[in-house]
Amino acid sequence: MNIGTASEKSGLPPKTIRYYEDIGLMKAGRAGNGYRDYSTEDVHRLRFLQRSRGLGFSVEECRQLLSLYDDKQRESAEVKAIAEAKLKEIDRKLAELVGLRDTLRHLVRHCHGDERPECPIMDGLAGEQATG
Amino acid sequence: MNIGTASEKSGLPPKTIRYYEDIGLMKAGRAGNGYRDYSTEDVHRLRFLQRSRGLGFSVEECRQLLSLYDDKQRESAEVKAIAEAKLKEIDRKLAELVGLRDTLRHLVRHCHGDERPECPIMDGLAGEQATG
DNA sequence: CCTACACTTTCCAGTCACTGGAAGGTCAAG
DNA sequence: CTTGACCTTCCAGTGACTGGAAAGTGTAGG
Repeated sequence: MNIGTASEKSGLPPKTIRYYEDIGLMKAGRAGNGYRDYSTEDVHRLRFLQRSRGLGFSVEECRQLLSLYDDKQRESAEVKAIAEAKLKEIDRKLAELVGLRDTLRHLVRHCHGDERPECPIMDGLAGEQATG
Repeated sequence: MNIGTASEKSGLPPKTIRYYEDIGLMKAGRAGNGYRDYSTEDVHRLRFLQRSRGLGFSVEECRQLLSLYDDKQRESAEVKAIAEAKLKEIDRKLAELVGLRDTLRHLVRHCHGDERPECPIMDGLAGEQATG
């Protein structure tokens, strides 16, 4: 399939897909006419990249995540270590996202824009501690 | 408090904090010596920025999120609309993050690097649909 | 007082991850 | 065989930092 179709199916712009190829993150095959050719599996990977990039993982981290699929021959221990580190990171991100949602929900419910001098949220905002 | 302390407490590098001031995202007061001076509330905002940036929200989106706190005088409807749109986005991100975690967990459990020809995950990987 | 050193300031250049646009090739429809 | 949507490469620009220079500040020790 051509890059346009892969773009639609993955949610990544063609420009970005080409860029990922440039930096060696995601290489596609080529058809006889020189066009890039994407398989269903390629689209899965692009989707995966689209997701993880959108969730704040760097390109290097995404490279590691992708390597979990691509380097099946590698040491089981190494692959598992990377995967488990990433799982921890994801759990941390999940907790942060839940915290952000709670903050915002609280805001919507209690600070309804009726010109109070101070919003009760400001005090407890993100007060979970930073360096902990 | 000085920028260094605010940096430690917020988790954002001083460079980034200054950059946020440059682009008008987060302005701090100044002490007599010309040093930036951060209040506890300022640190809360920085923490908030640190979180939301790390979760894939753009600076412009963060500006909107912050405006929910800063522009208490604004139309209640407008503030609520922004907040609710952001809440939806956060819920979407949460779902994606859960999906990513499940994919990775599945990988760790079922593809333990023992040189199988094909990983059973590849088929179901990110198969939730893209354009839906 | 001076020195040392960590911290701060501004400014300017560089990096990462795209993103837009030009100039040109490919392909299916009419 | 033209039109137009798609593809190619290449190069420049943007958003969000990030590093480093040059200079001011603050404090502890001599």
